[in-house]
Amino acid sequence: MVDRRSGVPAFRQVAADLRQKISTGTYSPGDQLPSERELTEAYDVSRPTVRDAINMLKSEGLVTSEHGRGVFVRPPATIQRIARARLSRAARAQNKGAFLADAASRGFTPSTSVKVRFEQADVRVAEHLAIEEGAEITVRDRVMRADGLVVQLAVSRLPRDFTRGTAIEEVDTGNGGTYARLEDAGQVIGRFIEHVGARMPTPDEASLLQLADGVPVVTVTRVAYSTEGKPLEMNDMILAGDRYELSYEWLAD
Amino acid sequence: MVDRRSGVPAFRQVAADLRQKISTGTYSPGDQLPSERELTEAYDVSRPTVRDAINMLKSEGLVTSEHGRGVFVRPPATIQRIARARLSRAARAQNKGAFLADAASRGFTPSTSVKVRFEQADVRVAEHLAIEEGAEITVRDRVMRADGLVVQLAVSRLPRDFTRGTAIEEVDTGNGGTYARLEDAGQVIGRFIEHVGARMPTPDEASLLQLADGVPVVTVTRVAYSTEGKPLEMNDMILAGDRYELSYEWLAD
DNA sequence: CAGTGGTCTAGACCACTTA
DNA sequence: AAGTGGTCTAGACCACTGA
Repeated sequence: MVDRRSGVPAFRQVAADLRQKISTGTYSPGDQLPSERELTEAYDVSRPTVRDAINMLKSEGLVTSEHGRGVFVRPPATIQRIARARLSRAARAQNKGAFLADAASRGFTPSTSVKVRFEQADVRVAEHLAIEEGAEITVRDRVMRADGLVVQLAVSRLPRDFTRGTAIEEVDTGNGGTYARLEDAGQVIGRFIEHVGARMPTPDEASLLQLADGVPVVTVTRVAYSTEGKPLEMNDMILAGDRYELSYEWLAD
Repeated sequence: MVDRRSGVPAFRQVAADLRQKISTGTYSPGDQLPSERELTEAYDVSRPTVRDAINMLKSEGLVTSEHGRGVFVRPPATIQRIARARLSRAARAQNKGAFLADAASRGFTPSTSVKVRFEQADVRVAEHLAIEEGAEITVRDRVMRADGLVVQLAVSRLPRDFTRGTAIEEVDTGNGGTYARLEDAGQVIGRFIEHVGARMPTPDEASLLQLADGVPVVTVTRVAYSTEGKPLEMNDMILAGDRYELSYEWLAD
């Protein structure tokens, strides 16, 4: 039951009570919560009020609802740790990029689809690639799947000057991928920088990545620099926040 | 107006229309949306339906509502880029840790409060620190503020074996901080690994960090290893997803 | 078929902001 | 005082799931 005189809104009291029951294990991961009608009686509030409470828990990522079935405590997803260390030249020579090899080694059947197009650089792109705003760029749009499920979105952009006449402007970049073709063309990669952030997905991203309510995306922008410090490529990646974790390692001195 | 026969729920149609008006600039960052009553008339739906639509936009982080004032398009926060490269011994020798120096250089008045306590390692901690579950650990709980506002939460954990008799068990660890004291005690740090993820905040975190609806937190778990590869410390950090971006750099080979 | 969540309405009253 | 969002009700009907 809710305390009417406390000043705390009823739906928050209900949410707090359910949240506490979840964290103390009264409801375990995978368990079904009482139905909305049952909660209505238990707390003596109207159904919209119960739904407000459940909505709150959904946007916190604590529960998911399934139409016709019930509301369930969201079990933690199995987290893939992605170590950022295997972009070395040696590893690249062997395959078509980190993703395919990685997925295969985990027992997934990986697949990717790629679209290539050409655009003009906007402010952000121009800044990362150290080119003029409006300069022509090559854009490679990638959707990565594991067992048919979309697990990662990636958009790679390069100044067109570096890609003209190379397989980078083709859908199939060939053995070793984009980075290998850059080096074929004499652009030797010396350094990577990744910028990592998080935000809520757009509705499009949420449906593509099949994200439940209350699951953010991790955004990674990787910029590849030549040995002289010239930006060669930027790659915007989007990952499901509940399924991926990025690991970075460096030496103390 | 909404299309009643389309099968798409009315509140989604309203949300989609408002979302589109935000992304195309009909409403710019900082602009006030029409009031809920006005939207009720414009789309010919009830107020709860309008509120459902606005709630959706709030949990996407697109708008914020202010009681008594209105609903506003959320302006992008200024993003602080944190480069993970300044944990070098040289830099540490000069100050009390990266945060204080960093904030000061940006013109903020930084402050931190620390609590020290002792606990037993749970599964996750035991795994990261390569110790037995239940082993005694020293926990340093830190709240970091810039101009009085909480900007970061950090919980540092070390096997108690490494901290007994050192200033790490005191609130003030002295010049150079925890890492310097570890090295005083003969534990030389050789390597760092950071694990980065994202999730929605708990209500506690949201109020501490003053997060708006629809803003995730970035979680960083940094583990410091000795030169022999022994885990010395793990540090769980929580940052506001709309204000921070982490940058990592490494060489191609 | 019964039970579940999903959508929607037409109100009511409250709390807060601004003028 | 007027206008805003915040809370809450008591229904109704729909869509989906599973026995």
